[in-house]
Amino acid sequence: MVRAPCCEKMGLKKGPWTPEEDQTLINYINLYGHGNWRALPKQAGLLRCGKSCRLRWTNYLRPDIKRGNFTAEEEETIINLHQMLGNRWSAIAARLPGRTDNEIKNVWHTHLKKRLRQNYATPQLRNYPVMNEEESIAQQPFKYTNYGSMPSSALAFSPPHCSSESSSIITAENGESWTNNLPEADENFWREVLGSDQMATVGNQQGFEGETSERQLGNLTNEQPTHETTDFWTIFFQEEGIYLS
DNA sequence: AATATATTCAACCGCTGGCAC
DNA sequence: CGTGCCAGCGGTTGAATATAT
Repeated sequence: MVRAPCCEKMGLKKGPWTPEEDQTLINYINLYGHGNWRALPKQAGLLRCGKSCRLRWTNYLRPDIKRGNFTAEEEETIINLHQMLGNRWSAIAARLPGRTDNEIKNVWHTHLKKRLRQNYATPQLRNYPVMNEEESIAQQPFKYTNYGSMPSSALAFSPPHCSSESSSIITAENGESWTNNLPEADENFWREVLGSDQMATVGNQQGFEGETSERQLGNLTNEQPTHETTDFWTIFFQEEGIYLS
């Protein structure tokens, strides 16, 4: 498949946006909206590629963006959602009004990951799977970084013994199990967070088909399951109406 | 005050999936 | 069904800024 050339091949500008460019983009979108990002810069008179315009708008210029530091509640929400969803920043951002996926990603990498690593030094906090990327992946029977690829409603549960200790997560601030603070994970929640594609996969009575589903199964079956985890997933799949051949 | 080092975050890059043809 | 285009996503980069020495 041939990829359409982007900025660099078209003599378009890159790098930081000037206030004038910002204003031009804002004015154009306020007047005409952003139906076609690719066509937008040309129509608006900007020497930028559509991708750059979209990024600037969604991450910075959008009027509903909340600026400033993250609150403790927001940080806790990010931690909780990351535990469930992995690096699915857009899904996490969907639960934090006014925050962008890029911003959340930055906060995660600069503040939260570090904080969790420090918390890990405290014995009762060691259940949280972030020690460092490699360790946590290696030690997780269910790789937390792949939670986003798991069948979505599986994410509403902690496997009963996904490891001997990892089903109970404690936050640094209050010592409570973080699961107590989560929004109720009903079907609408997961449909919203994960998008209809994965919901469709889980709800698909035909079983697992296609690359995504193979990956999902791979993530689950490549592990060396304990009886407990096997039982858990057997029950889970049965309850979801998913039949493995 | 000058320099080195660490941190932050806006922006870019490349990939993927959806859709139209 | 295959191809091409597009929007969106997550990973990464690098300039600007802050902090330490």
